[in-house]
Amino acid sequence: MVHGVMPVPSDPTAPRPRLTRERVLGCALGVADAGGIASLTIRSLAAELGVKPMSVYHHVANKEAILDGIVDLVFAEMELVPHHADGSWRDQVVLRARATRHALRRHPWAMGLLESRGTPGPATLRHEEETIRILREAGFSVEMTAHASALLDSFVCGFAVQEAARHFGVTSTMPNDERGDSSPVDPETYPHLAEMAEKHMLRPGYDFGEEFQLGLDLILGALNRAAHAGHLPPS
Amino acid sequence: MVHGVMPVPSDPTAPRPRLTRERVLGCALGVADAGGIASLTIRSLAAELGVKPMSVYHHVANKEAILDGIVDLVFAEMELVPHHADGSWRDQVVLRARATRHALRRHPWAMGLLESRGTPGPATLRHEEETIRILREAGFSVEMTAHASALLDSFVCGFAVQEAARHFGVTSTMPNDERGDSSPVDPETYPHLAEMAEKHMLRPGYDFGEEFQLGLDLILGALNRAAHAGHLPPS
DNA sequence: CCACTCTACCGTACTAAGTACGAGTCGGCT
DNA sequence: AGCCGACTCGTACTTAGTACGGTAGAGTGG
Repeated sequence: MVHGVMPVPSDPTAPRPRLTRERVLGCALGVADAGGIASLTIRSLAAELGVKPMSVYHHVANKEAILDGIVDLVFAEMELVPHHADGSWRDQVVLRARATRHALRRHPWAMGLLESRGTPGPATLRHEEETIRILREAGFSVEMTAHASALLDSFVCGFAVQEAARHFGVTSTMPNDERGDSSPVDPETYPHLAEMAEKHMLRPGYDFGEEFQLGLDLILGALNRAAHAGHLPPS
Repeated sequence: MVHGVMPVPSDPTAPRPRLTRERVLGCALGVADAGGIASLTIRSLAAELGVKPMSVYHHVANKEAILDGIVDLVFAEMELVPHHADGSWRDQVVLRARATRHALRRHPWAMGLLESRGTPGPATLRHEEETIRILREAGFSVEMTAHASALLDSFVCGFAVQEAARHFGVTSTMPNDERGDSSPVDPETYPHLAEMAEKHMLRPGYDFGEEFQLGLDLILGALNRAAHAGHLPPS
């Protein structure tokens, strides 16, 4: 044998460029995206990396650390938008909100993990810092910034949850043309839900995602008004 | 022996009143609340029920069904508020939003489960039906109802996520009086976040929960205005 | 050039958890 | 009495996390 060390070197140049924490976390994110968070196991991850399970433990403490890591990777993904410091605060908030939503859409499991993780990673903190910075530098008071960021974060996170859990009820495209009585949404039991589904969602051009911009605009308009009034008016 | 069947009948009246699906799910909810969703295993559940693991499988198909079941139980908990059909639509929405938030606060793991569950249970559907009913009967158009419910649900869900994942950064009450450089929030790196923490949160009387009513009021005010205008104005 | 050692990787094996399979148990009904 | 169906459980297989110790190869000082 000329270089008889690697068992089956399909490519002489190392097909395994060495394991690092970054490679482990990046691959973990890929596995979670591909097959859902439940499919991310130490063994599946190791297989994807081309190593044996116990090898990953030299780069992460345990699976919890991996979950913390990929959640922070998702937040890091949100930072890739240009800062656009020249735009108005509304434009800046909209840009960040869109980036956040898109990242959470690419990784629907991320919101589900947030609850279990106690300590946020650096990217997560930078994300919060940035939101607060935009509002503060726009002239919002400390209190108003707290209210605004809580409201905006809640909306963006909640929207992501809705999108992740989105279920399409009613008969929809399912080929049960003969009265599916076990249909998810029974018009008898849930008349308004059925009406909403029939007359609005389920329509050819309907896209739930458009509700994001609508809701965001409404919140921003109200925040703008509240900021000018110096408080949060009752109506 | 008088009734020599039960091996160790510490109490002659059956200490195990028979297993039912309701008892299984109710107990599962209790276990999840007590020790977190991760502590809910078939074995821990069986132990709590006073039976052997395999016994629960005669009342639920598998663990997935248990998770579906307790999520629906949480939604069922939200229905316990009086309907107050005589109040204004705003009052009705506020009442329901508060009930939703409180239920999600009692069961912080619920939001994390939503993502994985594809098919909503009956209580979940009733919950959505009720929200839509309130808005429709208040005179909202179908489109406007869709926008409003998406916005409201997003806010309430998102707020619940924030509360569940709430972390208290900065040095706070931790006794690291000698420059905790590994402190969760470093004022050098996150100046605005640190300012926000120091000057607003972390204050004696601060309660993040109050942001809920504030945000809800702001959204409702904006919805009210948008409904009167017949559309969603840009500001 | 040779130990010595540190780093990265891996083999083995233990534990916990989900659950398939089939057997035992018990109350009621024919 | 004998059968039946609903309920419970014992056993055991499988997957997953990971503790523990081994090993190989790259340095490093003598």
